Amino acid sequence: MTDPEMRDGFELSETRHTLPMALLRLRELVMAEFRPILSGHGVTEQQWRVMRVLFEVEEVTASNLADRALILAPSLSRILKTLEARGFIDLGRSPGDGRRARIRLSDTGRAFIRSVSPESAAVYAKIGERIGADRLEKLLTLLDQANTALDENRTK
Amino acid sequence: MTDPEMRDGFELSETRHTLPMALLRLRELVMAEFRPILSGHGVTEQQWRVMRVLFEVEEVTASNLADRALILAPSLSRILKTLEARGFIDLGRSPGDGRRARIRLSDTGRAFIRSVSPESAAVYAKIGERIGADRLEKLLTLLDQANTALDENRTK
DNA sequence: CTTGAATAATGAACATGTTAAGTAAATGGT
DNA sequence: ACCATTTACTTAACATGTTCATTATTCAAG
Repeated sequence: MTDPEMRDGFELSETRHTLPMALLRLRELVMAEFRPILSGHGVTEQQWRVMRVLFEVEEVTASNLADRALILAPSLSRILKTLEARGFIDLGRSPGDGRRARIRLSDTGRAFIRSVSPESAAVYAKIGERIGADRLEKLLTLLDQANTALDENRTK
Repeated sequence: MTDPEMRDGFELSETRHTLPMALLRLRELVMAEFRPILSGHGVTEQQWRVMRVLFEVEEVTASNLADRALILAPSLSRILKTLEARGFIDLGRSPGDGRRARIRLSDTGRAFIRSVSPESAAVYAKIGERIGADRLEKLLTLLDQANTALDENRTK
């Protein structure tokens, strides 16, 4: 720093040691391992996330899918269009409520997920080895606890 | 799931319980607390990150700044242009090497960081309370260890 | 000293993040 | 039944993420 700053209890932590940066850095390192696989199969990280959720839940609305895949509604709208154009998903309307979208993975999409899964799972296992199974488990537990802690008071 | 899947050791974990999703979810929850402050002052999350790094290091090249702020070079180019247009930074060229950019925070930019810091630090403290000081410290340690573990073999 | 390879930064093109506005369908009170 | 409100989704506009190509320097032989 240029000048010595006043210590008044409101200084910023060093950028590299903050929680947002640590989370972002680790996520980038993890995704750097997955991205080549996904791009090699012609899908983006977000498109893969959407299809993986659909692989698990069979049928959802757009807002539900957005929540599960951690994608904002406007982004999801665009992604669904491209996935439909590629034949990976089927889009319709909820019979009971004309506002809600009815989104399902097509057979083609399901087959696609199955064909990429082995590579993806192998990379995930390799990452687990590098971090250490023990540490990874502890890390996931702490992340889950922190998620819950911040999610509880989310509406305040 | 619709049909029972074959168990061959290469199944995917449930999406919500994977490391990338847990990291992304927590980061979104954390940034949801910071974003209102930053947008209230007319800067994006990334612009804030860039200026915070510059606040700490005084002068850097573009690639060094990109590393520290976890922003890709093309994005940084655009961000630097807008920050310069607002008078927050000064751009020049390295005297010794005409390829390298010389980037510094202007007095205006420095004053801006100082003016927003208290709010930012207060939010960070509140987040720390919600998560718990103990858990937060453990979490940061584990994140750092995982970062190191994955960064070591990065070139493989 | 010249030229080919490497480096630092930028430009281009497309996908996504982010906020605000818009549209269509459902809901609730009257 | 009517109408304002809410809900679910979509568009729009701009910033950033991501990959690839391009430009300007510098470096490294030869």
